[in-house]
Amino acid sequence: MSREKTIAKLIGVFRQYGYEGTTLSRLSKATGLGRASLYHYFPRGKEEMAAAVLEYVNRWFETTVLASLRTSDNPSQRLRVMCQNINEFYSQGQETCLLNIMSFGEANDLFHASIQQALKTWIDQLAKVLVEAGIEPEVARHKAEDAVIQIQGVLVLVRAFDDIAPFERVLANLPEKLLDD
Amino acid sequence: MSREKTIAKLIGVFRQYGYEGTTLSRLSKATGLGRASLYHYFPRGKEEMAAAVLEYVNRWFETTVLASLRTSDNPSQRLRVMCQNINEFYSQGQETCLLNIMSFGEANDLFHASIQQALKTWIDQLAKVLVEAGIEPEVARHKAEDAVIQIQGVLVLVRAFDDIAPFERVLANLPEKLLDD
DNA sequence: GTCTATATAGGGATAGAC
DNA sequence: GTCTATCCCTATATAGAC
Repeated sequence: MSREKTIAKLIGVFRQYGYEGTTLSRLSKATGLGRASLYHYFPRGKEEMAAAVLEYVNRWFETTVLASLRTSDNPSQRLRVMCQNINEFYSQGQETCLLNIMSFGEANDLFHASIQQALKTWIDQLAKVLVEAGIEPEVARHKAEDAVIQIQGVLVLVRAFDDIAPFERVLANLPEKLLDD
Repeated sequence: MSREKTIAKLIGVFRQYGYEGTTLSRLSKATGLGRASLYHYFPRGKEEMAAAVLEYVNRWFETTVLASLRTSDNPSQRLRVMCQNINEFYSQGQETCLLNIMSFGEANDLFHASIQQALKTWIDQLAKVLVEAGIEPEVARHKAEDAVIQIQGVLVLVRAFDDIAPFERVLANLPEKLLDD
């Protein structure tokens, strides 16, 4: 099994249990590999696996969600496509955001810079699209923040209520909310 | 030391590390009590401590934030006071929300009902105020959800950026956003 | 590359002295 | 009520066979 394939199988464990709740047993079970085999791919153990997962997910987010903000479509259309990709990225709201769960406890110490970077990039690129749409830079920045805030917040709600309806509603309203004033 | 005082000292540990990241060593250090002493107050151990913390925090939230929604002030004023209390409750955005961090992993299995109940109560009482303010019930419910979504979301952002500015901004705009349309 | 076996530390929990 | 001492289990990590 390749390292990449292994990482893909590790993601779900970190997303569900967080860094401290993720054990080598759970990782071993998820991959079908013994503990020692995991150390073959990730010599520095759990920390390296978490870092690899975070990097993998950030790259995946970049090439799907963020890429949709850089097409030649008009701003409105780009935002709509981004929302479609967000919907897929979070499996219709059923998946947690790794950036949220990794910002607690020990994981926060280890990956704070990486988490910050990922959210900053998202906001920056969103704001850029809004500026292109004719919105004042400062307002655009706030609106971009608000978009990320709403995504993060609604994922918490969905988890608590086992109901993806709020997620769908937020995503459906997001493009017009960002462009209207 | 009383059980109540002990619970108050346990809160910070669960808020920072989450359920699985919270160890008896950390709880012992935070309270100044030995492990065995903690078992005197909480015979069922960590699980009982987490449950006690969750209940304590929910009661605290109820008597500060939610109580401000039931005064004789007009709706607009009640929402403003709620935001002030939210600001205090989360220490100007510097404290995580226990409901978020406890909705992961094993803790989610144990406390899912309690978390759901707490968020539902918050949204219900908020929606009620908005209906009093003349907003259609269905719209009021969505707006109330949006308020909670924004609080939860902005707390994630604050943690990532070590910057409470977005928290202040969201809170400042919340009352008018809820009432305007 | 994957395994079994194992080392070492820390986890949660309990017994019993004071 | 708080402590020390201890139990058992699981955690991470490593060694070395295949």
